[in-house]
Amino acid sequence: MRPNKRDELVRKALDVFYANGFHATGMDMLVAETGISKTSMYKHFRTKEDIILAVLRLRDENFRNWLYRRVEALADTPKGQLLAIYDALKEWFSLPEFRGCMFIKATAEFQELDHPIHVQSAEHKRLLTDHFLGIAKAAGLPKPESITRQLMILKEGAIIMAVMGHSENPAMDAKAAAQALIETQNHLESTP
Amino acid sequence: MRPNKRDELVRKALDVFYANGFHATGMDMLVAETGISKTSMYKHFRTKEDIILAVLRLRDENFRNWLYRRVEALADTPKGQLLAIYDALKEWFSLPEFRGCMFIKATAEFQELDHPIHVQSAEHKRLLTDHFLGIAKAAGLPKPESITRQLMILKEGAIIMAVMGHSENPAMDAKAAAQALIETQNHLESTP
DNA sequence: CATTAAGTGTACCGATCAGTTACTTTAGTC
DNA sequence: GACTAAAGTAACTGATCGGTACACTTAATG
Repeated sequence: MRPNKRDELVRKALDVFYANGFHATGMDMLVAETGISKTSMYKHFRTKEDIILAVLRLRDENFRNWLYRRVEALADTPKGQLLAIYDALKEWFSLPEFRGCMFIKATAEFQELDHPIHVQSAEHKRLLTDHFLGIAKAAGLPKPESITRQLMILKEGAIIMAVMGHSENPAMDAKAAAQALIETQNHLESTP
Repeated sequence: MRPNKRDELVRKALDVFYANGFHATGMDMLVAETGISKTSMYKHFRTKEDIILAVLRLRDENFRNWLYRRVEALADTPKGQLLAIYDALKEWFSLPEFRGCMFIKATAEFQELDHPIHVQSAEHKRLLTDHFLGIAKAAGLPKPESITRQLMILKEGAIIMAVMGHSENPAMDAKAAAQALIETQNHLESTP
């Protein structure tokens, strides 16, 4: 019994911070939007920053799990999975609640390189890169590190263009680019 | 005589907002950092938001002028200029004061799609896209719109990875990708 | 020298910020 | 039903928020 209020807070605070931004969301708004009392929040967390860090941990877990599983479901060869990243992105972009990447926004609001929020956001990108590097190696691509860095650049760029751009379908633009890059690389050396 | 305090404020406020963020920069900090009195600020601008909009207008002008001229200086063929975008980016990333794209950060802090700050930031990206679309057409590329969207995605992605990523040189990763994309496109149809 | 416009300094406004305090209510366990 | 731990209520702190009021200074112009 007694469902954990801490987890409930983190789950609900995620939506509020995602939709409103970090500085723009005050503790009183958090109380109003989550229905959890301020006393309770400060019994579980020392500061607002600690809440944000917990929110980002949850977001990292949620987002990576979702993306990894979606990519697995959409394709069954390593090469196909690398391209499926962008199909998954397209699905994400079309959600009505889509508001861009929470970690990009976190680094935008907490800019100091050694700030815990900045560090943790950068870690999210590192974990993503590591995961897809493994798939790129499994695909037998000649320069897996290089192509993975390019695929990540395409991913981040597509997110930005989805938020700011006027282009219809940045995910598919990125996918076309990814396909060309993978095939170019494959063409340079012999394919197994 | 009487050098315009308004312009001086916008010029100095740009650095403060760029380094500190928008919400995190209060009017009192702006007074302290610019040396311009609050009375004077509010004689030239109605609200803080108006100051931010003026700052973004200046940034748009400065950045696009700088990038366009740098690209022209680095290459003299249209195709070379498209690749020179990323050489210019590399120079930007290596500046000690580099803190990412001010417009990406502005949209991160002001998320509502119809917010003036959001609108103006998106406009910056549109102007950039239009400019490079012209160069892509001059290069005689078969699908200039498509390749330009991809080049913009690479540009934005490289900026994000420069801020958050652990990669050594995202600008050159993006350049290599751009080169492959341009050559692939050229290869698909006959080159003039 | 008087006028005028631009800019300064400083104290202040009500609202909100993150965070705290003291007290009450709720709910599960013995 | 008594005990206990968790959660809620609501008022409050000092600091800071964006923005204003008012008296004062500066400097270019007639």
